[in-house]
Amino acid sequence: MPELPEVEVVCQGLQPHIINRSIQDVWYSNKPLRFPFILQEAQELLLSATIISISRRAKYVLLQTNNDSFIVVHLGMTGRLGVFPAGTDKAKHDHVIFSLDNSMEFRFNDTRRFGSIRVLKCSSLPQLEDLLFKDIGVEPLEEHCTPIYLQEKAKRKTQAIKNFIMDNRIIVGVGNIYANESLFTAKIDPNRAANSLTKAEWKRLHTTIISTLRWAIECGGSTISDFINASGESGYFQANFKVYGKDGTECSICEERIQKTKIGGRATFFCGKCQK
DNA sequence: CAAGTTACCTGACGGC
DNA sequence: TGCCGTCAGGTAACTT
Repeated sequence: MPELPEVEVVCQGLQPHIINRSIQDVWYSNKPLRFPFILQEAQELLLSATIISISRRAKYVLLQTNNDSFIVVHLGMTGRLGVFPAGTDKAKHDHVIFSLDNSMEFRFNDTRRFGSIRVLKCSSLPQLEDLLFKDIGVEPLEEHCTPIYLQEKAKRKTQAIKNFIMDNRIIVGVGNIYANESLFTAKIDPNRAANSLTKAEWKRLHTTIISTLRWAIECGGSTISDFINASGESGYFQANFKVYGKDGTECSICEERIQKTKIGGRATFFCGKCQK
């Protein structure tokens, strides 16, 4: 599920439940995740530490503690974070559980284990940025992300525009769904070479990426209020998909049928008439 | 350097 | 009922 909007919503939903809570215990399933999780290290850094902030960078959830540590979570394809009363039966793919000081447990669950949890000694967000995120691109919802920036980065790129906007060294947070949706709304053919877009097209695409992500955050945010026992139900933005998973149905703008193809091995949906 | 492919995992689904 | 192939919203590490 998780692209930028989902991660943002997860952060917002978790916030009231874990801020100012201290960690009393850490449990690990011992199943390998994308990166090794060293239980002993996590315990050394986190036992009795208090979580003081939660934020998002790209598709990472960042939890800062009052003793210069960070818990950095990536949800991969199937990762979930949730808060449960202590003693709640473990779910099938629970991998890391933090016991909090209010008889609640903060849990990471991940069926496919493409996600990760890392615990690092690090005293500030800028330092963490240096450590982990030096080579990743701009946040689409922040100032640095402009049509000019994107066009400049695309100058020598002949790859499909869809792959380009999903490349997190360029711009973060845009996964397969929102790449499809943004390109549809911008009326740009996902197969176009990245360096073939005009200035006007970059402006359109930039705008639709932002509006699509914002809209999705609002949809998610409005439906997920309770993270207790809910472990990150996905929001209702799916109801607003215009092309993703809609192959064979009528385009919402013209009467053409939405087509499905593959770009970079990923399912790609588009209207052959609207998107040029 | 850019671009394309593979690998990591589990589970759902459709065809037979 | 089960077996098999295909597919899934991510991304890092390969190869070409």
